[in-house]
Amino acid sequence: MRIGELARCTGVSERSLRYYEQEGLLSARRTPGGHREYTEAAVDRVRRIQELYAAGLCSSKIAKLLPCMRDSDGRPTVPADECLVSELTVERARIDRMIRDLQRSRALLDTVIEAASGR
Amino acid sequence: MRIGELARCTGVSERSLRYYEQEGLLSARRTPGGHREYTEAAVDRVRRIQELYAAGLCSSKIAKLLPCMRDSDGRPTVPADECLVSELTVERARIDRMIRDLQRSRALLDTVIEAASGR
DNA sequence: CTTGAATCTGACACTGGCGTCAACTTTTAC
DNA sequence: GTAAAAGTTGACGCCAGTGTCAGATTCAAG
Repeated sequence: MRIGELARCTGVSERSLRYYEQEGLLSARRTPGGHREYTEAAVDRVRRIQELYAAGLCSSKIAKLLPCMRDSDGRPTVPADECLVSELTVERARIDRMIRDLQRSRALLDTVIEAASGR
Repeated sequence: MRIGELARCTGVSERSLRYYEQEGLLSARRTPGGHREYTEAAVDRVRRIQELYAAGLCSSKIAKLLPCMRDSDGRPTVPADECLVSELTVERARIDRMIRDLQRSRALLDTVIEAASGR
């Protein structure tokens, strides 16, 4: 599959896909002419990348993390080393805080919405 | 209270506080010389602003939303108009999606952390 | 072979909240 | 009155993911 199709079926722009490659998050074989050729597994991988971006992880963290995750591709899964684990633990704590904050903000919005429309 | 003290007791930089004012999120009386003078209620308000920023709302949305929220200041609470309510409903849906995504990402991290340290 | 669609690389811009520096003024303390 | 501390405005920069454009090349189809 080439970049246009991957873009279409993940909803991620071609620009972003090239950026992911540049950041070491996504690889592709090349045709003799230099065009990128993706496997089916790329679709899942792109979705996962987006998910991690959405969780506020930066490219370099994602790059280190991805090889440790089971892939729909049959790639061997590398266990995370100690350093990475401690980084991920920090990230997890940050995500937990984010979730709590979001739940509080959601409640705030709810109050305002209810006050205006409910009664 | 002046800007330095407000910054200290909210943990928000002076730069940010001035920015909030510029964006219409925070107001202050001025001394004859032009220095900002904040009431006690500003502390709560700043915290709330940070919370809403953390939830991914942009300045303009927050500016419209704040007058509709009960304030520790005795300011009258304006009910949200129809347009704002629909905007807030959209934001709320976005926040809900974010929470779900974060929970999924958290689970991913958990799996990797566990796989490396647990066994 | 030709043509049009798709892709390539590289460069520049934007967003938006905030850091940071400069030059100046006000306030506070002695 | 003088100096230090705190405040003022304005401008520029950063981050990091992405949009977008230019100019060249490759691929697929007739």
